[in-house]
Amino acid sequence: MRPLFHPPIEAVRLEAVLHALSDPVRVAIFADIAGADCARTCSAFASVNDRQIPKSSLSQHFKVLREAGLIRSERQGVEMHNTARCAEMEGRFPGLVAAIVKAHEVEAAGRTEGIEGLAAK
Amino acid sequence: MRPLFHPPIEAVRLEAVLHALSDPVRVAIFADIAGADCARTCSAFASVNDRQIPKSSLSQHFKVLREAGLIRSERQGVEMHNTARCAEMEGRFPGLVAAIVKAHEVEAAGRTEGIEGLAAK
DNA sequence: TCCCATAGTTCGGGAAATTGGAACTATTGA
DNA sequence: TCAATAGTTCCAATTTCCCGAACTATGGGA
Repeated sequence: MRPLFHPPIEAVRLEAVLHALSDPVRVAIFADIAGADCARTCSAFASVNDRQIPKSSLSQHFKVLREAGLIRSERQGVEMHNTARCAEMEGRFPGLVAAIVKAHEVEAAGRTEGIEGLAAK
Repeated sequence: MRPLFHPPIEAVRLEAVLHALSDPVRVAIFADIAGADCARTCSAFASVNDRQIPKSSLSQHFKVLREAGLIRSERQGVEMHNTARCAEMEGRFPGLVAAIVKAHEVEAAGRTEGIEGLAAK
């Protein structure tokens, strides 16, 4: 297994970041990792937004996030510890990650309201 | 020709916005429109980043930006006037569009430096 | 040491999205 | 009415995405 590739922060491309986060499963994963105070494993996301994600797909999703420069993945025994590279990203593209994570929360909140609104009928 | 569809601002999806702007041609187009003080036509972008864009592709790109909620397109005689929906987007996802446009500028500046650095050798 | 379980990666083929040339539509002006 | 201009739609070739199956790596036991 080739060692995981992490781009140096100055090589991070906006295009790759936006592409990585333009997938609903990946933003959800990233928002969770970015909001967590400790590293998260891949298998922690076997289900995202009440949907089962096959592990081959999960692996791909983590690869996309990693190669976009959004997360750092380190093997810790049998599992993988993933952390967000928020501080570095903030240096490269100020405000970007924060705005996206916030936007993701806005949308999630809107969805919950929708459900409540529906349930209230 | 069916009338152009513009999503109401509250229906705008983060996923669609990020996907729309994850293409180098589309961010460049959007950044230009967002920075312009008057409407821009599609044909103004026959070439983007020194690359020729066929008009069928351009038409698709504008459609993606429009359906993501990022721009408004209105026919004005024989041409199409495109304007950015920045204020509305700011209300829906505060700071998002501004951070992306800024990040795009950061990258463009980095590229220019690179060229200058190369030329200086 | 050998085997098993766990965590993730890689491979490969079918499905879906993107690209761009050619043909088409809409609007204006002569 | 005809020609010119500005975009759109169609479609086929290419590319990318998704996920099941097979594989690799690490850490325990027996």
